[in-house]
Amino acid sequence: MSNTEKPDLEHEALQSLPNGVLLSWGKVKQPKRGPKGELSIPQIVEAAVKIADRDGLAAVSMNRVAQSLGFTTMSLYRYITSKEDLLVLMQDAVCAVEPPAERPESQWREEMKDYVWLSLQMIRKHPWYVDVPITGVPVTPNNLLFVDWGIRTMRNLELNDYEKISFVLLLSGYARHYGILLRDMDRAIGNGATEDSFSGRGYTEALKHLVRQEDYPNLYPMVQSGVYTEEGGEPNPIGDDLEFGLNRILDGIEMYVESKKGK
Amino acid sequence: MSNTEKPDLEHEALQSLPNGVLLSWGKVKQPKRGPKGELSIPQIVEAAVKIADRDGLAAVSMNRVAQSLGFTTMSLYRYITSKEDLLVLMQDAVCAVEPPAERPESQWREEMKDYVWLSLQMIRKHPWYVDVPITGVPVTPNNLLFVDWGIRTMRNLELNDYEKISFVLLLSGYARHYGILLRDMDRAIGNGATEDSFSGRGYTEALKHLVRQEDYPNLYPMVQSGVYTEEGGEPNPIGDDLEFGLNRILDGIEMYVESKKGK
DNA sequence: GTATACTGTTTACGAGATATACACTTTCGT
DNA sequence: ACGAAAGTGTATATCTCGTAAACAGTATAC
Repeated sequence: MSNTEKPDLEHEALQSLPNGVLLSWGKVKQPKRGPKGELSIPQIVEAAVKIADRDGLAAVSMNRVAQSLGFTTMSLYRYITSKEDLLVLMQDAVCAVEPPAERPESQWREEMKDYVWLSLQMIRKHPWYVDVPITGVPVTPNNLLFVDWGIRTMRNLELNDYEKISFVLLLSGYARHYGILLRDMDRAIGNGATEDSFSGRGYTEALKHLVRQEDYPNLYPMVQSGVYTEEGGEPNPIGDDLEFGLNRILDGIEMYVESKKGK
Repeated sequence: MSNTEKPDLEHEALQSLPNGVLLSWGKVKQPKRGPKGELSIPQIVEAAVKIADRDGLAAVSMNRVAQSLGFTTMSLYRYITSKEDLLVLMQDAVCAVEPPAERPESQWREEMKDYVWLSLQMIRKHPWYVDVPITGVPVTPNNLLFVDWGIRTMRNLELNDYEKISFVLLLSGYARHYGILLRDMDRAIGNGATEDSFSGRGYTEALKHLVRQEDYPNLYPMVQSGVYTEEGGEPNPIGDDLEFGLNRILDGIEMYVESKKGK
């Protein structure tokens, strides 16, 4: 009898997804015959994440991952079809973050801040996260949990679906953007401590020579005063910028919500 | 006579910059002896940009760039010290955008929109731009022109330098973020036209199977209605999101500016 | 007019992703 | 129970890339 013809609409629809995404959903048939695998996808992903956390995304080679597990490079290909898959899985793995409890209705701003903060915290733990090229809208399970949580912050606001998605995009994009900045800062501190900090605080001195008033009339004073390169050494300049910009965005959202309420 | 001992403070400060940055400023001594080079940095960069525009950043290999110019791979290393340099130069090259004329004092919002739009336009012309990893604060000449222009939009606002930099960061980060989204969209369209568009509009169908109400209570309705994957096919959904989010940010900035005026 | 500082080229190496072929192992259908 | 099928980890090999090193030729400075 031909049991090949079961409709299996789900299976068909799933074919449209890239392999790595399918793996992340665990929607891959388990092999029945043959020896049981000694490795497993979670193991591989965990090893890869550990390497990336320690030595950056560039250090994640199939060879290195395999060696850290005590296997050969090619053994990994029994579990994933390409390195791209691995990156997708790594990304989804570190998105497994427990969203905090809901807050009372009036505190949606605080919830949104939680959202951005927790996103940032995740990126700081896994700085390579922002190095993985974005290939599209989130579609892996833990990634979507993040999205779900973002939408949750607006559960009590009178906004339509499009508006909510726009705002989630706005907030997560903001978090990502600052994640990149924070990563760069951390990286610079890591390097700076080891290397020459004597040659002027980063490029400050050099820029003072290069940025001429006639070419950069608006930027010039900031470079000269050291504001541009943050010579001042405030307690936490980037963190302050972050908070500041976020408050502006939240103000903007609040204004919009209020204006809709009127109608 | 030893003319090696000229102070040359400028030269010393410049040493702190990465080589690619130095090249972008043209601050590299011209060779006097030996044959004149048949190539030139602008030529190389132009060729590399052309390749990246057509086939993406991954297609930019030293080999391919050299071949497209009719030279051998290694000849490029007579002009730049590494591929990293090339990326820096490419990035700076495409930032050579003429800022539009200033607008009257009251129209700072419009100027900020111009800023974001022009940034986006540049990214659309050179989608690989956002694939180049950010290594730090902008320090190359054309990149700094962008910053200068960003600060210019606030020339008539009562803000201090830190606030202005924060806002430039906010706006350019927003542009970059949407640049990534637009690139992804364009890419998807490019692929979709060639490949299977029959398998359901992207992942919509697949997601409807995977996103269960119990796991994603907030996201679920949006996936089912197709809002999440933008099935509706509005005239320009991403462009609308962009405009919408930008207006929220500008609202937030305006609120802040107004609140400061009061004092 | 020769030493010097260049030029573009050739060759070589090492890393990295992955295709292929192999020998071994488990399970299913009979 | 037994052979075929499916699956496992491994060894080897290929291809692409960035770039170091050595080389032969050429233009300029003294």
